[in-house]
Amino acid sequence: METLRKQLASALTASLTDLNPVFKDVKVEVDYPAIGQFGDYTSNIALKAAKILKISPQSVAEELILKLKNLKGLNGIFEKIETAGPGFINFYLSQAYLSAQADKILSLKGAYGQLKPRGKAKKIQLEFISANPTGPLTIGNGRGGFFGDVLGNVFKQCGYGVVKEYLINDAGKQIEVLGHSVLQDEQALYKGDYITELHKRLQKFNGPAKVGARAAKIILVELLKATIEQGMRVRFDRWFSETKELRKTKKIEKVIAWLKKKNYLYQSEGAWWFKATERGDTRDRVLVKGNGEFTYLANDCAYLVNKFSERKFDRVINIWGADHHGDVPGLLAAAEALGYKGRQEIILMQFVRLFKEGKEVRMSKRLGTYITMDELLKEVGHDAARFLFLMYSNNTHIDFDLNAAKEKSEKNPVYYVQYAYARLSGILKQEAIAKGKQGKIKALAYGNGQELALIKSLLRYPEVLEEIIIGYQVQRLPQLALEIAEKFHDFYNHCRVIDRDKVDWQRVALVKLTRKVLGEVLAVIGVAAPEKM
RNA sequence: GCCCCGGUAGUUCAACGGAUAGAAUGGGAGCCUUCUAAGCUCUAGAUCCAGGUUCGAUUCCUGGCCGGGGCACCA
Repeated sequence: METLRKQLASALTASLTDLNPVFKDVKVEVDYPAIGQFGDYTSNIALKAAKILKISPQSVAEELILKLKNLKGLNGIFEKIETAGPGFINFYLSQAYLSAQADKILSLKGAYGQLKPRGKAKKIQLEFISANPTGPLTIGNGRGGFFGDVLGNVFKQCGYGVVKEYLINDAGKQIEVLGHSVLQDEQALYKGDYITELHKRLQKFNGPAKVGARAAKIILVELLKATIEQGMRVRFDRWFSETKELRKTKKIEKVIAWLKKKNYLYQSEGAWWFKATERGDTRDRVLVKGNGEFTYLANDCAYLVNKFSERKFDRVINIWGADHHGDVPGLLAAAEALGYKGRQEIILMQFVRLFKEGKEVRMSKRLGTYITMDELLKEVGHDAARFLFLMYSNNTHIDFDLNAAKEKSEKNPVYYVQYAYARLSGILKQEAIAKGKQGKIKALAYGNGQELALIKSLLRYPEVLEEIIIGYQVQRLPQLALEIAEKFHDFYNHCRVIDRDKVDWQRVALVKLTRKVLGEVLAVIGVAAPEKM
């Protein structure tokens, strides 16, 4: 199904090209006007075209409107299309169209929020969190976790083959360091209660490597997986072990050999360097250290081959903390050298700064100062925590105060949305509706302002999905949920569904419709849709 | 020094180059004999500074100032 917004953009492109072929490749944007009086959709294309044609925007707009009105595909959708201001074209949806859409969505068997995948890149691997198994999940990890989970949901919803994946860095030096920490010897680095606990359980074993490996397994299962699956309610499709999948299979050696053969590497001071500067990086990167150990990037090279060549993903999206931003050019250069140019994307999540009683707490696993995801979930609950994090854009720096979050958790906007859902459910449980007989409604016909505004907010849902698929702006989803809830609460306060035992069945239909769509939105966001509160 | 983010109501965040910059929370004033007042209505309150591009800039560019992060044969 194609969204109306997209249809409009194509219609405008067609009309514009018809007017003058110069505009064949011009990208037409259709926006939502900030103010209701300017309609439901708006386009500034006449303003842009006027500049090139050197005639007034208004006259371009008027010609375009004439052409649009002759298009059969748009017949009946708009009550009016007019030009306003400096040359905007404003579109006003007709009541008949809105009512017809309501009917259509209500009779859909499956989900309303579905789209056809764009382009050919349908198989996507989405890697996120991937916190090292050296300690509990922190709030910083949690942010990317919710983000990745919802982004994955959106892709799945829209027909992409998505694999949500967690890379377990269970090989490498950090595991040895973990071993030292658990043994509490002089090379210990990590601190925290879990280290003390592991010390008790693992002191009978010898050697930091062995202790580290065992500790990592325990941490993965008891701290990370538990928090992620039960606490955060994130389901990964695959937990990818570096040790098992890359180390033991010698895939790193293989990719290094291949890169050497291609002359993409050189040796200097005993180390093997990847010529990353040839591919836009600011410096070359070490893949094999002087002592023969592999660097992180070497793993990633093998992992890239696994993802693209062995598992045949069209596209790979990594969600990283912003502290890794310096590694982005290296990975992209590697992807390019291996032949996967343009198919690897990286989304950076900016940092969460922590405050406790107004004072900043620097997060560090090494210092043992951090707030774990478990603590947060315990304090504010899953739904509030998830919704809170999802409302921020990925490149916003969050100043997070646990005390404030705790205080505000009761005022969390998620409850506003859930309350709307509970109210919707409550109405449908009313005896007059549950046991009443629905009168025949030939065709839905809404005319009331609150009813129409509510329907309009519901119609935004697929368009929001479309936006997220293009720009990964996941925060649009909680925003939409709030908008739908707001329009519904407004409807609730102004429109009686049951008035003195008389049921307005048309409004019952609208309540059912809203409940369906809001339920879907909440499901994609990953928070509960409560029947009552 | 170089690179990446950010600077918007008291506070925490939105805003896809557009028309009158939105919410939430906090402040002030109201609304329950009718489907859940976890709601609704009204009210006060903001784009860091200086240039530039544009018909139009919170948004793009340049330069400041402030904050966060990164510049390893660490992960």
